[in-house]
Amino acid sequence: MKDHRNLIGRLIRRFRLQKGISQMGLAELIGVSYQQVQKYESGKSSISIERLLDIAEALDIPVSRFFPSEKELLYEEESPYGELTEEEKKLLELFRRIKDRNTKKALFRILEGIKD
Amino acid sequence: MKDHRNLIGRLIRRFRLQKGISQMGLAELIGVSYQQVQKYESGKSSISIERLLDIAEALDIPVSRFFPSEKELLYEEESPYGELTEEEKKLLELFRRIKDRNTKKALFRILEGIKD
DNA sequence: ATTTTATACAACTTTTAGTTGTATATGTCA
DNA sequence: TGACATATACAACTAAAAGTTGTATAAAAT
Repeated sequence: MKDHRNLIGRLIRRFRLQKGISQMGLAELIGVSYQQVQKYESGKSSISIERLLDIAEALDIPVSRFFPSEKELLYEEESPYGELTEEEKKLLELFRRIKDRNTKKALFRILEGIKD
Repeated sequence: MKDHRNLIGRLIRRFRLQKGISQMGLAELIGVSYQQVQKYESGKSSISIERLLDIAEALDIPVSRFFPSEKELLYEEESPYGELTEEEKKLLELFRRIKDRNTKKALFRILEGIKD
């Protein structure tokens, strides 16, 4: 019973973060306070069908992703980064070729320096 | 906004009737008053995720059927009897072979006479 | 340093889910 | 026939929870 709340909440949070949207951002998109979004994510407040549809639309994902089947559930739960785009896969592939620790560190220093 | 409520409500009613369950029956299965089930069906009360999962379980259908895609929606909306079992298809097939009106009427009188 | 951004949580208010009570229609069975 | 059961509908009330506002903290940005 409460499990569902927590699962849905965790998924909302995950999908939101994947899209790079803040609680405030999502809150504005669906028309509630960001504190209310916190309650959705933490499972302290239950979510109506309408709200879930609002959220799915705001995050641009099909509602069905909030109701993963057994098999899909495992995937949703265990792959915190979700599906990777081709670009991201390439990034990982290239990054994993780097053997030298210092080279990796240097890369991160560069990445951390980027502001846009 | 309210449209969703009404759609979900109509689907609950349809699925319930397809299973031959009364409002009271469903109410008991999900642990609310039958009057509350009425509100769900009429769209006067919104439904939480948990409740919808309860209902889906009680009616023994996957939740996904409450969120039909565009194409499926048309089907759900326009086929009030839902999918037919093989037995029911056969029944229809045999019934449609009957040409004589009086024979049909006689059949219905028989059916109406059955009490179990 | 201080201002902005993101998140967290407690306390309060308002909305509404859910209940109870009553009414109507249909079918059952003495 | 009429009493009895079943199925649905709707209004009025209560209890519960959705949703708000206010305050606190940490980490980035300027």
